[in-house]
Amino acid sequence: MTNHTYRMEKQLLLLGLIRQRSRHGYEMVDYIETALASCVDLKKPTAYFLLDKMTATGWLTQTDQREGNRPSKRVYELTPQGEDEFQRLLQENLATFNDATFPGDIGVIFADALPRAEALELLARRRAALIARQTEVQAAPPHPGVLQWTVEHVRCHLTADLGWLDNVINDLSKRGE
Amino acid sequence: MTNHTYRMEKQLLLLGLIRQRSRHGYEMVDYIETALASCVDLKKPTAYFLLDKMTATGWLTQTDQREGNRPSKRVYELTPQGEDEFQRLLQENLATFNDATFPGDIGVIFADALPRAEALELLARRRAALIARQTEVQAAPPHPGVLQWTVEHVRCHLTADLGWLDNVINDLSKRGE
DNA sequence: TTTTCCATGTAACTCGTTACATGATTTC
DNA sequence: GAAATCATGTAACGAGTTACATGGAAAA
Repeated sequence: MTNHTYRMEKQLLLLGLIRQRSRHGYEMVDYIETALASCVDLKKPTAYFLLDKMTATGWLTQTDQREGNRPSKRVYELTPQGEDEFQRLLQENLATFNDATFPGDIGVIFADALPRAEALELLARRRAALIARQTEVQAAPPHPGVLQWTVEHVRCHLTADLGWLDNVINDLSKRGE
Repeated sequence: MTNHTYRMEKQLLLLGLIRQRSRHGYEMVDYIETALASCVDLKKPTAYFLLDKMTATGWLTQTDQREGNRPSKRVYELTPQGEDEFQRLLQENLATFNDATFPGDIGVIFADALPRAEALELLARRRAALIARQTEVQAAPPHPGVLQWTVEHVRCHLTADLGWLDNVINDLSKRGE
């Protein structure tokens, strides 16, 4: 019964946003890409597809609204079944721990295939990108309410990652001395 | 020219393993699933597909070997072009920083849709899963050579994640007091 | 003797993306 | 008048998975 795809998270997110107040697709995608990019990566076609699907399933209702002369919006609201599904997905999401994978480790594994100086220079570039991301996060204005948690999450993982990377760089530069 | 898909990592990994010594598909998939699961998630059909593709592209050569009465193995070796491609992919991988996404944060964002006690209980389950993973990593026998870095990476991210999660649980339980 | 392991593969499917199409409206 | 923004969608493709098929050999 439980549908263990990563699509779950995206559905949960859309349902949750609509649950807060009725919204239309464009608005949600925009919000997600700016404020929630650290949580999920949800593109327009996926969003529209999921909204259509969830409407067909009976979790959402559509209403076309046109304000002034703007293009008409397709505004969504939660049905009782939608609320049930939201609760189910929320419970599962809260109780589940997702562990990450680290594709960047593959390069580290084979680093000794390169001259040490070159490997260290490339890792220095990786480090610079990490730092850039870190200052970007640090510079971001404080997010309202619970959203601050997501910022905090990114921040703490970047710190951990930097510590690990510095260890790797250190070990590599000291090897064979 | 640069092909920015996540398939890159998988190709780099296969090329790197074959570069160390000639290997066959089954062997590599087995090794990846046991020793390198924290880096990439590579399933059999994907591996066989990529090995075929890279052979067709001219990065690998195949040789069928049969030891004793065992089913014959398709053993791969790197061509000069394969070595070039390996170098290219390795350089790109080492210089690139991948930031993670946290789908588990979505639940946290909507946690106040649940009675606080229930939310806390669900997060406690998530925490338990994290701890279980942590002890599993701690209990693992020391990995040889550079592989220890990947273990260390997982370990340090689990620690960071636990710290963050405890903060969330703490904040949530203290709210409105 | 049945199950597990070794070893390779294929077909169908799901998920998600990119790139495109449409059209009005506001801003430069 | 051109470009960016608001708003919705489709078609084609890419990546990867599950489930299946095959067949021999070793272990239980």
